[in-house]
Amino acid sequence: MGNSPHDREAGVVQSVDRAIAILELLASAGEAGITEIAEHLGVHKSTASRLVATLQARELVEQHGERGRFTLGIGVLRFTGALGRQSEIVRVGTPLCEELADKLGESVHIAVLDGADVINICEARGPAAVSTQNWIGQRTPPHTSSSGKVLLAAASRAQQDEILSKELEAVAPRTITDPRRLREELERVRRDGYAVAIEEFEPGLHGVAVPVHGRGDAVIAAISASGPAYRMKRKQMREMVAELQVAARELSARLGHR
Amino acid sequence: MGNSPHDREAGVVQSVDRAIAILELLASAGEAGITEIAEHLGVHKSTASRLVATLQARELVEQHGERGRFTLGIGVLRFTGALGRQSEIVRVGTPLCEELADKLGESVHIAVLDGADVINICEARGPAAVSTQNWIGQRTPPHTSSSGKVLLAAASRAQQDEILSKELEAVAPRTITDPRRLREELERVRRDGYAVAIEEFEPGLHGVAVPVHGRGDAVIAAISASGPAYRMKRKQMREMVAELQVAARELSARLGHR
DNA sequence: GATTACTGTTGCGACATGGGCAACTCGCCG
DNA sequence: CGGCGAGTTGCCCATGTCGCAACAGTAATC
Repeated sequence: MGNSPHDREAGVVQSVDRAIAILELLASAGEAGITEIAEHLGVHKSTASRLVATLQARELVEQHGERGRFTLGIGVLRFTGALGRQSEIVRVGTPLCEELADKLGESVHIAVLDGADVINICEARGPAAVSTQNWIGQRTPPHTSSSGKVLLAAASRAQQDEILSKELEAVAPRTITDPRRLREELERVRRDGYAVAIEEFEPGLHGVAVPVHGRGDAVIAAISASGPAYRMKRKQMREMVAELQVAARELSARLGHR
Repeated sequence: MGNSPHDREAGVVQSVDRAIAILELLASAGEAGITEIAEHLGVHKSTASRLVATLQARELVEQHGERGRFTLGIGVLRFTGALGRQSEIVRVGTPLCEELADKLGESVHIAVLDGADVINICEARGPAAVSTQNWIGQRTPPHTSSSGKVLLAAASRAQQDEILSKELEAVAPRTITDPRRLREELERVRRDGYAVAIEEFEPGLHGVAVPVHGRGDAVIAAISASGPAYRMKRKQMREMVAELQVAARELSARLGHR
């Protein structure tokens, strides 16, 4: 996704949109230089330099050395903790994800339902993680992931009907796109207390997820592990479910729900 | 601080600077409407509306209702966890700050030294907190606060010399501005293991801070409590020091240092 | 040590964009 | 039902943003 006029949404302020894209690039990549940022955005490097300088003036970006590369700056901390419940889950959940990612060797995420989408709000990549993509904040359709199935299974009937009444997009060859099959699958998730996604989001990628409970039966989040199919055999996935359930209970307790 | 041409730094991209100011306003105020944002920035409300729409398109801002007020959006989570050590301290420290703020009834902060400045990276306001200002990410001169004195006392001799060789700005009538007096004060802080600021940052405001240790003797942060002078008597401050020291040890342990 | 290549920065002027104005829609209130 | 104030949007033009060219600095190569 570039930043050419074709990609830009109508009615947005171009230079602001570009500046946010820079922040997202730095959040994903960790660090970058001006030339790299310019290429990513599809703009001249003097343009990138000025946008970065503006972010730097407000401490959202920080340069290492006199003419060095750039990382996110400490000013982004101003935006944390002002989000309400999600930031509470993030604060408590992120160390848990990291512990578990280390233990399982795979990536661990916590996700919530937001409207008709699933959003990852915590992410910890396992030591053997292949992808470097930053999924935090990104929306995915709930029928395509193990987390999504967990959250959908626990959603209200009205919310399920809303989501299942629309065409279920096939994001991978094995995505479940038949609403009847999906309802059966959600029934299975409710019964088993966990969900799996077998190459349904991406070929070669498996995932398992369990619910994180709030008060009573309410499900406030899902915690999941994912990894390549060749490592996630049935036995590994069963073990992961058990570990995820322990982590889910701990997260719930730390949030004051149990 | 407005956003008129007089306030704007040379060389920054105006519209990006304005967009960041909107994010900072929402982080501080919690929520705002377009008219309020426009007034804060000193621009027309159509301008504010378009800037907010651009932030909204990238989910950094979220509108409540069809024409309702705005808050920070979940997209700001993309920027967390990409900061390195500070974000680790934030994740672990923020719940600690909140527990302690509840317990002490005053505001609690965690700060680090960054160059010649002190930066607050965690903040929890007590139930009785008066100020609503968001201090996270803001820089203050280290000689003016209890946290600053703790961090300065633990800094290298070179760093102390650098900071004390410059004019010590009086930000309040009681700010210590004499370098010799400050050195004596830092000696006292090292000996006592805590610092106090008696209306040195702001008339009517007291603060106490203790060091958070990393490996060995290294001080990686300071944790502090602050509140109005009429509530922070000598006895209360002694009790606060004890509580802050417990919290500092816990934070240090959770960061894997002790 | 000189040369080359690449990085990031900055002055300048053109023009594409951002911004203000006016008018609009919508919800709330009397 | 009308007035008020919020947020939104079409339009046009003033200006802020951008690309170009040149620069400075650093590292690698010969």
